[in-house]
Amino acid sequence: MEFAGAEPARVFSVHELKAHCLNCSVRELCLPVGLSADEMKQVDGVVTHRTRLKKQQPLFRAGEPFHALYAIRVGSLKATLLAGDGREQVAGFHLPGEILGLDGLGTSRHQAAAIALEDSEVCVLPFAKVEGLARSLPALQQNLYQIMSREIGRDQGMMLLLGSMNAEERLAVFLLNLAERHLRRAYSSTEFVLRMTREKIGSYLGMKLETVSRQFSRFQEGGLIQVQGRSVKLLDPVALKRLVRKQG
Amino acid sequence: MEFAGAEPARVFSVHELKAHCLNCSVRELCLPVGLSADEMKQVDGVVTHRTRLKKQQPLFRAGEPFHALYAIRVGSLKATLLAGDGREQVAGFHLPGEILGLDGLGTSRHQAAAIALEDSEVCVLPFAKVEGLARSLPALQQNLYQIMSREIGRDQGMMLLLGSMNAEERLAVFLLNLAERHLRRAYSSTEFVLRMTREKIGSYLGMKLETVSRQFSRFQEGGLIQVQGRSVKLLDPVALKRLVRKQG
DNA sequence: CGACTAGTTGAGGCCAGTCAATGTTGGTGG
DNA sequence: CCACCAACATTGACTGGCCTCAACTAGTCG
Repeated sequence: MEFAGAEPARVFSVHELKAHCLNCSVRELCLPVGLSADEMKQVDGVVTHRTRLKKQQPLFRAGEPFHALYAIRVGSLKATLLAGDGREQVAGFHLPGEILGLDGLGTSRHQAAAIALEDSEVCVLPFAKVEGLARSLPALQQNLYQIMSREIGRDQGMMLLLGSMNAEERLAVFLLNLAERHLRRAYSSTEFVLRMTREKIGSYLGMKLETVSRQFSRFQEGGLIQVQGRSVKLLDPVALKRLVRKQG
Repeated sequence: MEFAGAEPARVFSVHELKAHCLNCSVRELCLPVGLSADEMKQVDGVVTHRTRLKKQQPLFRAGEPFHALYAIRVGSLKATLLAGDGREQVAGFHLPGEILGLDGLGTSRHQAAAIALEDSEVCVLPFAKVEGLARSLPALQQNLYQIMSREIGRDQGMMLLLGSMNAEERLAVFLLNLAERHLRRAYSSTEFVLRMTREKIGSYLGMKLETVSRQFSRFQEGGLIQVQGRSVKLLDPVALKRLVRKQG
């Protein structure tokens, strides 16, 4: 356990944070499809509170009862699965505007844990409320379906990566994927700081940390990227894409 | 393309098949949670028609527009993803009572293709109708969420397998998973016939067909299973489970 | 400053991939 | 019904990519 002695996350009321969906900077990411201002206001009412997490602090743990979805406002989190023998594998890294907790719905317990990679802020959406509102707001309903379906698509993409790509391709996909997601958040898509260690990247991509490190070095030698610890600059994204296309 | 010259699947009206959800043998699998007889009748109305597929025939292909979910009544299908270079990877094998097509919802196009492994029969549930009915039937709504969430859980389990297990463990998981699913269908859980080739198993598990074959042989030598082509008998499921637990 | 965590790089081994030969099965047409 | 063919499966020998183990460096925090 990385954060065994964690105190419970401090909770802020909505008013305290003065943050609402209407003026949230990531609103079109977490609920992308057409909601009117009035509908947005109703969705706002579903957000009972927000939570601040310190680096390494868990939002929820595997096995805990599911009762809410979580939208990331600020920061980033990793989702980790527990393997049979107790070791953990990273199932995903999540950026602002992304929704966490979907995996718990089916079994009513979270399968994965969610842990903050840096100090973060998360909106809590009690699922009972979301469900209720969705029944009267078809647009929200569709958003929900889409979010879940996209998660399925994303996971299947990972299965493809883990099942048929070599180390070089995996890291290229990882970097390009991060770049794309940064782009949609109006961050720089060519220059960014990794929020996770080589080990976590490896865990996510199904390889060892040494292999990740070597691959970074190789990309740098080839002039594809520039790495300095966790700072990455993509020098030739097109070439990276070619690496992936060649052999899928 | 495995079935390039496929004619379109022949379509039967509901009356023609005399099959209804109420007396369907797999009903409690595809819609597990409490629906009353009356509600079931309404769900029945959503099933506009059923489709028969010959072995190798596609139910839908990757890239096709999404407009329906599919419930398998009889037979089995595989879901396949197309990699960058055109090769395909199996994303899943599906048995009677399981729902297909969820991946298409998010992008409104199917990401995976679904192809019959044997002659099969499938219920077609136009999503617009499902969606409409779900709005007035909370139980159906919850079923939908659960089905999608379970698919996410399943995919994450695959990520774990592909990311951190060796060949031996992968095949053991595969066999145990099949056994469990057969059990819930009141089939024999210790003796069954594989509906797919070694190559497809390998594609699904992220290994080559030779490795699958060798692993089968090794399990047999060890007295864990008995294999004869596609007929498999689990002689020592407990030992198989131990193989998986040891190293996750 | 020392202890610790994170990252890089090298040497060597092993598991699964590759290539190849051979055996088996199942479907088709005579 | 059988012969034939193609697809599927098994097994062996060899190879190679990633893992393992290990040494070393850099940065961080008390």
